[in-house]
Amino acid sequence: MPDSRVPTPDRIVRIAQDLLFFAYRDFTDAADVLLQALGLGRAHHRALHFVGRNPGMTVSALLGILRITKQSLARVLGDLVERGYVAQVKGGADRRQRLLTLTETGADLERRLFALQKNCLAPAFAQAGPDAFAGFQAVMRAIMDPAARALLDAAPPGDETSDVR
Amino acid sequence: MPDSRVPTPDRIVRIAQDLLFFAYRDFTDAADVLLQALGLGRAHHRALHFVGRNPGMTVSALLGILRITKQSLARVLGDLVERGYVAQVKGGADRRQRLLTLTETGADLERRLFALQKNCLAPAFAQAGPDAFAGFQAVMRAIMDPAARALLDAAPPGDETSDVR
DNA sequence: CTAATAAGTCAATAATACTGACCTATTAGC
DNA sequence: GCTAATAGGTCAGTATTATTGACTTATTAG
Repeated sequence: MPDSRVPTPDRIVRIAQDLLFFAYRDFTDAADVLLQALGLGRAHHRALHFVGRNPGMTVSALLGILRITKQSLARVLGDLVERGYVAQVKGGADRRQRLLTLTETGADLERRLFALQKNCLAPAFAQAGPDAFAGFQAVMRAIMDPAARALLDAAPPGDETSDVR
Repeated sequence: MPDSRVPTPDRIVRIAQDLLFFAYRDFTDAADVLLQALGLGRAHHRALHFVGRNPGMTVSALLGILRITKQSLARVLGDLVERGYVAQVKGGADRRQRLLTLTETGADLERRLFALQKNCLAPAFAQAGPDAFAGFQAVMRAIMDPAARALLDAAPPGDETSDVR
């Protein structure tokens, strides 16, 4: 149980550094078994996740989220398209765009990866309780870049991989 | 402002995936300017951070925290020792061990990196409030591996870089 | 018609990580 | 004391993820 006295600001930041490292480490680890079995990496998972979350998104939008270069994404996205996980269709309004969506296979894989991370996250939220989750959400949102925050608010609230089917 | 209705478990996990990605991305980004100016990477920062947090720790302990191989750490730690940021001294009880500590220069660099991440984190905690921080801490602790949680509880609570001087 | 944009591509390189094998020094068990 | 285990270091080779910079094509916008 954490110390209930209010720590100094520096202490709080130190604690947060540790928390962010360990929680992120174990959160990402959760999906690694399946990824490795398929010969995919975390970069593939990230792309798959965000395409699933934002169906029909542009390549530029994905680049902006992942904050990697076009070259880095090219390999990852190429793999995913080649293996039939992601489909690209020409934009209707702007035909220069290649709108990204998950195929059936891709959505299926994403669901399986999701299930692994859910195993890691859901028990944590159940244990911590709804108030703690609200605090978690408030802090995480405040840490991130305002643009990312806006992006989350704008994103469609549907849960594509669990509602569909 | 987030939706106040209680979402489904899957929705919560989806939200958490996004929050973890963006918050971790922007948290780590904060120190990159200085790291890049010094020709160091995030791996160096992680090592520096944990040695600073656990002075006198063994190489094995650091390997266990970072969850990388001896080879991967060798390069990073070699760089840090070579540049005079980290010192290794033979263990008193067990002379096979090389106990790791930050040098003056290393502690100084760590303080500067800390300041950058503090710029990112402290305003977030101030804005979200102490209750939100408690929730954040509870959730992050519940996400991580029990061993990591135990490690945080065992760690000395002192803030070496801000109390010293 | 021209400039900007969306996306893809080529070539070269860097950072971080991995495997597997092997070596030395030291400690611990018998 | 002998042997096995441990802490740490090292060598060689490779994989993943990322970078920069230049260039091409198709399409849109002014």
